[in-house]
Amino acid sequence: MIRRHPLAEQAAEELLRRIGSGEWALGQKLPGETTLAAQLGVGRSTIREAVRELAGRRVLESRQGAGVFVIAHQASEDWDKVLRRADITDVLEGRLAIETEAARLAASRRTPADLKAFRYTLADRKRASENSPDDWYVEADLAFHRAVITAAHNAVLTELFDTFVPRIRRAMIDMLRLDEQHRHRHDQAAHVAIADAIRDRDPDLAAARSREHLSAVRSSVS
Amino acid sequence: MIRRHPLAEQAAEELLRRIGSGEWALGQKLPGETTLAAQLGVGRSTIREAVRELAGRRVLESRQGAGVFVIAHQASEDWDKVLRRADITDVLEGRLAIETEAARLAASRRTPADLKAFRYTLADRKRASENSPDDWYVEADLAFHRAVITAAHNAVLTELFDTFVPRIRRAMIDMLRLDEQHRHRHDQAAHVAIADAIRDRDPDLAAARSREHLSAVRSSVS
DNA sequence: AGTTATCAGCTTGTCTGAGGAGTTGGTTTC
DNA sequence: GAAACCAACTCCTCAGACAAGCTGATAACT
Repeated sequence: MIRRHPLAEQAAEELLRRIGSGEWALGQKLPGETTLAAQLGVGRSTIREAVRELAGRRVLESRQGAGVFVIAHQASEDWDKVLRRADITDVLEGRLAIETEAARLAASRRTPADLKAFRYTLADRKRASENSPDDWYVEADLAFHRAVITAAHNAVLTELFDTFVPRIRRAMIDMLRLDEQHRHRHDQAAHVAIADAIRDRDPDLAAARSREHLSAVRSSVS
Repeated sequence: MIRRHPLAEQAAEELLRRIGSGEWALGQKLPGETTLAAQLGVGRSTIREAVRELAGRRVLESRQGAGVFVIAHQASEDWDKVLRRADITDVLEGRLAIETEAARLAASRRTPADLKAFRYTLADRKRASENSPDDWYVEADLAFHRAVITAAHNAVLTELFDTFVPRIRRAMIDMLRLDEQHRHRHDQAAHVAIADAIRDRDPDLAAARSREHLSAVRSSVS
């Protein structure tokens, strides 16, 4: 038997499988730690770590003295997994939807503090575009885009963007590796243009420029 | 001192706080178990359980022999919870972003099967708008909107819409209760117009009509 | 009888000590 | 200079002990 995962993770997977199969109903108590340990043939502390992992994923909940209870039948959302599996073009289209609308809203709602964030992140991005490593540049680029989202003052859009970021980051770094000329680093003007439109309170222009920029990004990877 | 949380959970919160504060950069290694245990004044197994919990939340990753590493700066939020807590206007703006872009994509990608789905769901919606209970009408309305999303042929957008649906459904039913005249039920024409624009392969018009319709919905609840 | 107190026996929570297994970086050797 | 080696470090797993908390049954009381 090959053990590519630690025992605790394997135990967590096994428990998740059993929970998903309906072996224990919602809200029901699992067997005690010692019982489970004997069933799976591992130590008690290993079971405890498995339970703790599933507790972190909001599937189980343990109450001292009472037991361990099922609070969800499957790991909720798993957006990380969805995004990992999804085509990068699908992800970028999702990003485009979010960010274009955010740019539009930002143009109506931006505060002086938001504009300050634009100035800072744009300056960072300019510096990073010149001679920094790829990952620095990517971080600086994402920081500006996040500033745009923040200026929309919409918690849902912000959270959506943050969910997308890890996947986008990886895709961007991969893309840079294949692009020795660093062509994309020269689109500083496009970013400034988006910031300007938001500053000038022009929703349609901000949305259009955002759409244009992100469409270009999408085209470059497909 | 009252300890309503187990030590392991408190330790996990403390670690999450420090990670969020940037004490350890992304990808960086945390101090060893024994060091952390001494720092927080708890036992080693407690630290291990805290780390395991954050591993379940995809914030940390431990590699045997190497150490524990930061893989995300913040816990990926439970989307159900985020949406429950969020203002309904924020949610509707998110929906607007997703659905407007989906309408645009659908106009280029719709298949004959998609158009068929439009016809069926629109007919259902018309019937339900006349004399059905509120929840039937809401389901019929959402079914049409989901058909639009489906026609965009983008897995991420579809998944996003499905994540939003429960929250939207509840908000719509609440809204209907307060609206005895059923004014909203008369906007069948707006829905037909969206479907027509997609059928006629007019992305901008489809997006504009979708935006207009959803803006009206947003305005009616705020 | 009905209510309250108490308690035994479960449960999870925490700590410690001991090895096992894997990684890493420096040293030695060729 | 490159490959083999190794020691020190890391996490992984187990076992045992005791603390802390819950639950249901029994006993005591009103």
